[in-house]
Amino acid sequence: MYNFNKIEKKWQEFWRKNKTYKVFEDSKKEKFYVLDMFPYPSGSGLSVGHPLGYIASDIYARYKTLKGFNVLHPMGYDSFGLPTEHYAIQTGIHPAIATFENTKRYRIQLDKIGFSYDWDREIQTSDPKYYKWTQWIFKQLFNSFFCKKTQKARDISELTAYFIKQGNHTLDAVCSEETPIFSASEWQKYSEVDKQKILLNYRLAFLSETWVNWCEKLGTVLANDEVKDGFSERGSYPVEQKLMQQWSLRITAYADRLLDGLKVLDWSTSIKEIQRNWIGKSVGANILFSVLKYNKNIKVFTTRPDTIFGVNFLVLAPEHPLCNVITIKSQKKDVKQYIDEIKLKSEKERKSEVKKITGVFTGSYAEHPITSKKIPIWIGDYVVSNYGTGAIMAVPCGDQRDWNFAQHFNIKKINVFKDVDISESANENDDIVIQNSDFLNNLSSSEAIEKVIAVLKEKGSGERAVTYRIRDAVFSRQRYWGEPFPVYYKNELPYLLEDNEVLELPEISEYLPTSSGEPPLARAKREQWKKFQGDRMEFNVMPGWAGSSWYFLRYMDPQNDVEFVNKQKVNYWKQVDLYIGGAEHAVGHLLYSRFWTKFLFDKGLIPFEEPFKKMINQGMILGRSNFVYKLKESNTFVSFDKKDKYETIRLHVDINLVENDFLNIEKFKKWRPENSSARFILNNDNKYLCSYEIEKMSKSKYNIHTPDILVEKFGADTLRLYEMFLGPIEQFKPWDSQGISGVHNFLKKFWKLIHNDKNEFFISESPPQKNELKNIHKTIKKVEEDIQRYSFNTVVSTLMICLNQLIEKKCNKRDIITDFTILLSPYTPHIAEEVWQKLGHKESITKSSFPKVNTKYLIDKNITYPVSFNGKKRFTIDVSSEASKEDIENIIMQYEKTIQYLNGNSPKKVIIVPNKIINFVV
RNA sequence: GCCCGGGUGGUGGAAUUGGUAGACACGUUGGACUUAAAAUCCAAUGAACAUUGCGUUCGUACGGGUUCAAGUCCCGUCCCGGGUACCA
Repeated sequence: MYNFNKIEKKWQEFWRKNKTYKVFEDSKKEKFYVLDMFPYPSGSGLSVGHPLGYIASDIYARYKTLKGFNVLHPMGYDSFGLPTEHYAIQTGIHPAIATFENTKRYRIQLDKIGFSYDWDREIQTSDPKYYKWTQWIFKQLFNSFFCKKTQKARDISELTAYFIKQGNHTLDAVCSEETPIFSASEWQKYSEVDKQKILLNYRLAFLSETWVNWCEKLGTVLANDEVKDGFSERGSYPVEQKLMQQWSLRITAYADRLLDGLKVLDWSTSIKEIQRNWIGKSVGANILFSVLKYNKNIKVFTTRPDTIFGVNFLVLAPEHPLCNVITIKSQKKDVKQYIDEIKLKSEKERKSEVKKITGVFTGSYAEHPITSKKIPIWIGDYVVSNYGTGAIMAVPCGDQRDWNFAQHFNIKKINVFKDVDISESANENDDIVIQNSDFLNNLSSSEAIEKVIAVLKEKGSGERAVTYRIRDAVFSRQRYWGEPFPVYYKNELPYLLEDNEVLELPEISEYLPTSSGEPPLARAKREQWKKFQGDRMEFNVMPGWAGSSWYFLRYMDPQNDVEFVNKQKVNYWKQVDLYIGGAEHAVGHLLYSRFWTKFLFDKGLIPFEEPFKKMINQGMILGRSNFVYKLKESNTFVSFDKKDKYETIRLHVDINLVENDFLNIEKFKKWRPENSSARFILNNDNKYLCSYEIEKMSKSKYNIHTPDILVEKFGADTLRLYEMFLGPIEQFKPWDSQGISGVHNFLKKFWKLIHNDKNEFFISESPPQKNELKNIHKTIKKVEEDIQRYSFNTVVSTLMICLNQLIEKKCNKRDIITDFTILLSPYTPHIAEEVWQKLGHKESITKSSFPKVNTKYLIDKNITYPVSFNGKKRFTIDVSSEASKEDIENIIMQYEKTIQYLNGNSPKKVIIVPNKIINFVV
């Protein structure tokens, strides 16, 4: 009997005792880094969905090890975060304790599945030994600015040196908008406080008063990627805009590099597309329109400066500061009413009314920078304040929204496109020729853009401009369970703690915000901070993504107490070669860690600027919920196939009470007290049939499958094999326990093939036959190709086919079984180790090597396709010299129809010549 | 609206470059073994028609097209999933 429980226990102990999966830097071996997105250790443990990616990465890691690579394959926990803090608020249990308990449980669950992690490299982001270095990286960000010329982060000391010499007139660095311009002598005269304030405007980690996404219910601010449609991603609570002093990271400085870097990444097109959209780069021009009679300028951003002669009006966003300034007296009332109306509308309402056209005329006019014509200035809510300049030049002929606005308010539309009809709609195509445009006439769009920008620049009323959608990342959270900032305040200005030791989270009595609305850390008394300095400490903590933005580096050198990572080690391991995880982090973690990696690269701390070379996003495993039908106002349940005759209520039923969609009535009665008296209307087979539906797994739907139960029932190897067999790794798919017996049988069959009736290992020592070798080598090739293209599901089928053939031919020859066992081992490490030992090996199977394909046995794969059909009625097919008679017959069959068509008859003759070219003479 | 995926039996899915569609597995049905059940093994299983065996026709969301040959390529339509949005 295949006793998986015994086998798995034995080998898990063996691996632990022998530290089988421990890895060291080894310059003689080529490295390979396989990484999983580390989990957040929640209180509910792992479900079958979590290990899907871990199993795939483990298979790949084991495969690479067998191929002779030195494989880094670590695991850890992203252990700072909200749920643990909420749990602490509710129970008073310190988050560190809850985290400890949860990670312990995760570890037990993970160990049962038999992963090849080097657990000596485990990290936890909430461990002071770890977040010491998260704080250290924050300090590096604080001490850096972004030089536009070199497109690189540089040390802030270079900046002060520059200010002393020449002020900031000529400086080309990224800074906050409100930064004043000053000369060297002015800089010298500034007070220390003023100097610090100015420097803060340049730092990559900076403090500023900004509009942030405030979530009242969560009591904290959220980053843009944590907000969806005006609601928090976690918990779906309403989010509002609030002006607050917050730490931000200047990710916008890296926008271009983050965009460019995508080109070299082997990621899915969809994730790259999401990042591209998120960064949202638009190239165009900023153009100044002067407002007549008001001595003010309106700056607009446009991607189509070539349509400047088609401008019929300007539109300001209702929030635009000039709205009130330039409105003429007679329009003041209307404008005020309109702006007030817009203010009242929530973000959501404004979005849902997208198609409704609203606006109001200011009564003022601007001067066209080229034609000097009078252009009316409107206010409209289809222009948003937080993109571009918050004002647009409206070109009805070239933009549908402008067209609609013009149509609605009966504004004239100039057509600047040759041979285009704009009476029904605008033309948004840029593959056109310009007309009615003075010096731009007869130019193409791209030519006109160049020309008009040159003209505008000369006049001083416009220049080339690039706009991004991405905003700087808010880095403060008003929480407790996160990294404290290594920052204190003096005169309300932030300063870094000087030494490089960790600033630990102080103990506090309660994890709630204070009554005055300050973050929980404000509760910490002076003496509870181990390194209190200045007037007060920073009360905010860092967001969840701080620790996860660089964790892949720490695995290389997890114990290092003097550096965040040793240089030689990072030079050896370099980038993550294969990263597996969910696609939900597309604009969060995956963008931030790219940003941090680029920054650390700029500082010369690591030798690469993209963290994850290849990424695979595993699809979610959905649950298969079962339902029972309860009669209305009665405790009677009716079988699904009979329910149409009754009025029923559909209820979720725990999937553990159901087998093959049939309800176990005994278990059901015990499930809940009120069920004990339940009565049933059964179907014709005297069974109770449940209906089912595919949904997300959740506690409330009673459809969670835990790996633990399955491991107990079928073994870890079956679970691993089955999760892979389920379908392509990237696809969303429902979990269906019914199919698990198929892969379980496969393992049982394998066991039976090499054991006799008395469960003794029995294997034939006679050399394998040629067709047996053909079978195994075809399998080796296919398995290897499939693993290399991450097609983990087809590997399982291939192995099943191979085994079926081995059983059919009663082939259990030593060489064949050895190769087969190695092929199987990444998927089923436990049973493979067991068989490996029985084959007489002392070392772990991971120390062996992946079998080499002998192409001698692979004939039919070498067949190539037609090379010629010449006029002499001879149809030639090139066939490998190793093709068998059988193969050639197959080819002939394949082409017979073709030849029949060409000739009207079957081929007269088939000639097979010695070099195996088949000639059909027709 | 725009961008990116996808649509194949009762189910999950295979078909990697255009070359025998439905591999592999689940489920179902029938059979063997058994007092019986479980387990195991064998057979059938896209649909329709024909069944004495051979077989015939249709079939990869729908409608066209290219090709000797289309699930695969091209055009149009519908549906599903994901992203994104008055982004100027």
